[in-house]
Amino acid sequence: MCKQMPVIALVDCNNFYVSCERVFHPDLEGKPVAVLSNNDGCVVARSAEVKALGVKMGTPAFQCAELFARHKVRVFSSNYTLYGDMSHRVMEVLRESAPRIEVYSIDEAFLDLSGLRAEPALSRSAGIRKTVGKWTGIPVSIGLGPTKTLAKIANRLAKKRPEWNGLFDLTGTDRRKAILKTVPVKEIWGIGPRYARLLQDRGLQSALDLSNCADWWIRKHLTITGLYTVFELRGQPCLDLEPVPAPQKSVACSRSFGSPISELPAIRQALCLYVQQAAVKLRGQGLLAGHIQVFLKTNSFKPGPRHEAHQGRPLPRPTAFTPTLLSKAREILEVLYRPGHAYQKAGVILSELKPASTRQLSLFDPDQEQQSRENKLMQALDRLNSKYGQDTVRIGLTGDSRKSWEMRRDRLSRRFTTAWDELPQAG
DNA sequence: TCTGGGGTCCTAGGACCC
DNA sequence: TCTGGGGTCCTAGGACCC
Repeated sequence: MCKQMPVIALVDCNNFYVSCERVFHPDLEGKPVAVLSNNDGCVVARSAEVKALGVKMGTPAFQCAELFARHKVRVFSSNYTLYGDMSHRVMEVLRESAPRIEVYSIDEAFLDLSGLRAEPALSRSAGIRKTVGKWTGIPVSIGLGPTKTLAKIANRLAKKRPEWNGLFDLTGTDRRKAILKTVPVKEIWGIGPRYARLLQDRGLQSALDLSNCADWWIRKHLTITGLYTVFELRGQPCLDLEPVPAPQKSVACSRSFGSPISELPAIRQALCLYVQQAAVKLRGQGLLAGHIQVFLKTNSFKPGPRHEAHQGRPLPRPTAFTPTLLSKAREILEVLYRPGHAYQKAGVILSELKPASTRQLSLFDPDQEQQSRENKLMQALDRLNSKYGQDTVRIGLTGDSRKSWEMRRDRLSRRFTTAWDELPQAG
């Protein structure tokens, strides 16, 4: 008996951030809406109406200002607290809909629909769309395929024509070739702009062309991951569904400054805040870091002296203790900083992570008592900040008013679904 | 003048993703 | 005036060892 062909569904929320905003502003249905990245830098989500205006993903916000004004586009700063919570709701519904699911990103999940004999996968997917819409208010599209890569392609197609009702099926082999011929290589999951250009220069235009390419050439120019993509296009699964997320390998916090900074004390202050936020994330996941890296850069879009530098240091022992991380970070910053540059961005990356619970505790370790004091202190700090709002208690930072380097979030919506709703209204 | 070969570990850089 | 942030994986090349 031959093995049953797997059926993978990719469920993807339509214009997710825009849809989240619309759930709480029903009057925005059918109106043009855009959501900006952190720092109000670029457009990261567009309603269908904004896409129709020709605004591309990632366009700098200032380049769209006039167009947005002219078409009365409602613009929001990104509100990740809201989106994270809405994402959680969607994923809970999906978990009820399939025996195995992989949450792939804030707005996407792979579902394993193999062997669900009772209902054909396509009609089941129609049911899932309906349920998610009814329970969360978020519209989704679903693509089906025998591999993740084909499910991704099917999902893109599902969004292409309204008459397909947000569903597309690439599980069957009969029309697959004809369809892959219409898919440009740059739209394949795993093929970014560099590889797309390389392929096009070789005369490979479509997903079908790529799937027909010689394995050795792909292996040589697109590495082993590119070869997996090609196998998956041919219907041969290489990328497993991963219901349990792999442990995270790094935790980072970086920001562009609201305006460029040249003076060391101001940069130090910004970096301190980033370190504290990274440390909060670290502890929130019950992790310790064994390595810290700091970076600093000027704006590469601007003329003038450029400087970009990063440097890492091992930590004497794995830790999530903010003061230890702060002093190491400051130490590195002193080395990286050069006077006379208008810095635009800084950040910290914590890596070599391990769970706090498995760290060796020796009974006679003289450090142990101190470590236990450190843990208690950090627990108290995290409790205060989670109860009274992030950054109620900061280490080594004065709490005075908004700094020049703090990011712009001028068009933030309210945090409808979570507590501590102290933030400004949408503008 | 001649100047191996193979293994491991580490890092920087380049590609990708959402 | 104004161009995000947070991740992952792979490879090449250097250092080091026997």
